[in-house]
Amino acid sequence: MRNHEVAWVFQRIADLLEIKGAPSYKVRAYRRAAHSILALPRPVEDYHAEGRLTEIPGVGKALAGKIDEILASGTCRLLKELEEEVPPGLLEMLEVPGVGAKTAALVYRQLGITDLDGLERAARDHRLRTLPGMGGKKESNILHGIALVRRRPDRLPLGVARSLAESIREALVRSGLAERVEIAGSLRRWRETVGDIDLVAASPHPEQLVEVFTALPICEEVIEKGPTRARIRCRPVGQVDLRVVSGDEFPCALLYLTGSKEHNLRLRSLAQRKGLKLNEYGLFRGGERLAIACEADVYEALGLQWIPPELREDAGEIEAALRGELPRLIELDDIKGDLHVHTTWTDGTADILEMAGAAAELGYSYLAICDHSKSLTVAVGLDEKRLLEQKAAVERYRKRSTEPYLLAGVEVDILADGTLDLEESVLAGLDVVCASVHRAFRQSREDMTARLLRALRSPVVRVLGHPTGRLLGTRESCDIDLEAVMEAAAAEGKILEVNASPERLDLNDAGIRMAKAKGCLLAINTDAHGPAGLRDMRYGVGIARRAGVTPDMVINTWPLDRLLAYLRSAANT
DNA sequence: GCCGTTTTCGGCCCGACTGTTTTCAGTCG
Ligand SMILES: Nc1nc2c(ncn2[C@H]2C[C@H](O)[C@@H](COP(=O)(O)OP(=O)(O)OP(=O)(O)O)O2)c(=O)[nH]1
Ligand SMILES: [Mg+2]
Ligand SMILES: [Mg+2]
Ligand SMILES: [Zn+2]
Repeated sequence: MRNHEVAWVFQRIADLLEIKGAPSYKVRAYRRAAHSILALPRPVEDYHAEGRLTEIPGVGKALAGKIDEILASGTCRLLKELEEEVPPGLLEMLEVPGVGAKTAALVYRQLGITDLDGLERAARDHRLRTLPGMGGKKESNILHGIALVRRRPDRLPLGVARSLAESIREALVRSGLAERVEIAGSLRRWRETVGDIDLVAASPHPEQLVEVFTALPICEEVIEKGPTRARIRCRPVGQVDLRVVSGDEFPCALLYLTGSKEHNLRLRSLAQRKGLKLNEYGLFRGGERLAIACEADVYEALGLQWIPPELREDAGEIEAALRGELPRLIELDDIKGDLHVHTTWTDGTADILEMAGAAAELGYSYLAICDHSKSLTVAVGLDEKRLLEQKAAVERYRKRSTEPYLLAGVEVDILADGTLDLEESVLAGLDVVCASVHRAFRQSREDMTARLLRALRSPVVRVLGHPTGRLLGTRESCDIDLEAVMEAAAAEGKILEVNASPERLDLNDAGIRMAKAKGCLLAINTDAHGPAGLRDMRYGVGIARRAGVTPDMVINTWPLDRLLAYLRSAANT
């Protein structure tokens, strides 16, 4: 799959063209094509082979030719020419907040500066302020910006961003100045990482609310502040945008700030074509403001079904909504149980009884106890004897209490050679066996793929736990031929886990999309190590929704009898 | 450079904030 490669070339061409001063529509054409290619459900090579490149939105004859060139040679002539003309070092300057294509071009043409270091020296030496439209403030802002870029402020993981966003939301609500405050942006779209936190508020006193916002104790720096919008940097991490509008304007402001940018663009051009104007204040025909009470009213006026935020990426959802063919996405309420939790038998913080109680509070009808196996010594994993004891304990609980139904399971380690950490004869007696990799992550693609395939071939294994092994921001995904693993899983009726723990989110949205295309079944599990962890389910559901997952594909939306029947029958084949 | 349920040519989303400027360009959301 070379979609990233092709998109990267187009993105780079767009940036270089922009610095060169090419017409903005041309620049946008390359950006649009790059986005479309990233959003493709299949490899761009397939479209190429089928002669269907121009079916990709934003790809016409010229860009199809360039894709052909890139696939053949890894690059294209236009890119090479641009790199001769425009020093590629200028591109790193675009990372600096407040520095765009015009500034990069200016410092290059007038001062001969070709990279970030050169820009920094020029700012230090006060040479920037000699340029037209530049002054002392911009000079120091650029120095500040360069220092920030050098610190490499990463995108925040979803879980960290959620709790930060909630706490700021609470503070704004407590001020009493806001009628409503909602989380928008990529966080509302449940992206696994977010560049910033976007909040939108309805208030009769926008300026006062902005004051409260910028005076929050968590605020380290006010980046920008106006009458309706402010942006702050938080300690220790994170940037937060707040947009304030009136109550009437709120639905359109929420729609605007939820994005994505590309989705907004599509909505606004649809509106245009209908003789309407859509902005963050409302939907207008001529000077007249149409009555809009909620987001759905806007979509309806544009001839669309309401589109769930998780799908708003301009990745085909507009076309589906036009045809009225949006999927009925899975919801938290569809989840009937959790099939992967730990207890004090290994490294959990709560015993079986407490976890069952917590599951009951969530209204679950089943819960699978899946503790670690013996080779995971840091977690005091269970050996065969202890596992049998735990199974007996689970069965004792089941006699006493009917809801939730407890499944006796295990999260058995997949050893380096793909064999399992526990005797198959013992595993065979369990209700559900989840197999996961916890060590030897750095194997070659070949070895790792063979390892997972071997584990999946074991008749006792039902679920592949956190399939790629990635930890958000900490550990890269293992090198795996996921397609091969998924094909095997689909063929043998094995289930792929969507691990909902916010540090994992594994499979992620792209992985789930692939699994869906291969026809795999999924289980969305929290991997909870205590009662609070069970609430992470929402993260997994959010990621699954981004991939367009419907309830039937997820086995823990099934009623207990169907689930047990499936686990038993599959185990016997 | 792409594209069309008004168009195969003439459009291409729309607005806030900052710094620099006496009226707006650049950048960003
Ligand atoms: N109409 C329009 N809306 C935009 C544009 N840029 C951004 N927005 C809207 C949609 C975005 O989701 C929203 C918030 O902007 P952000 O830069 O924070 O992006 P977003 O939250 O989607 O992703 P992030 O994870 O923060 O990088 O503002 C634009 O150029 N036009
Ligand atoms: Mg954002
Ligand atoms: Mg933002
Ligand atoms: Zn695990």
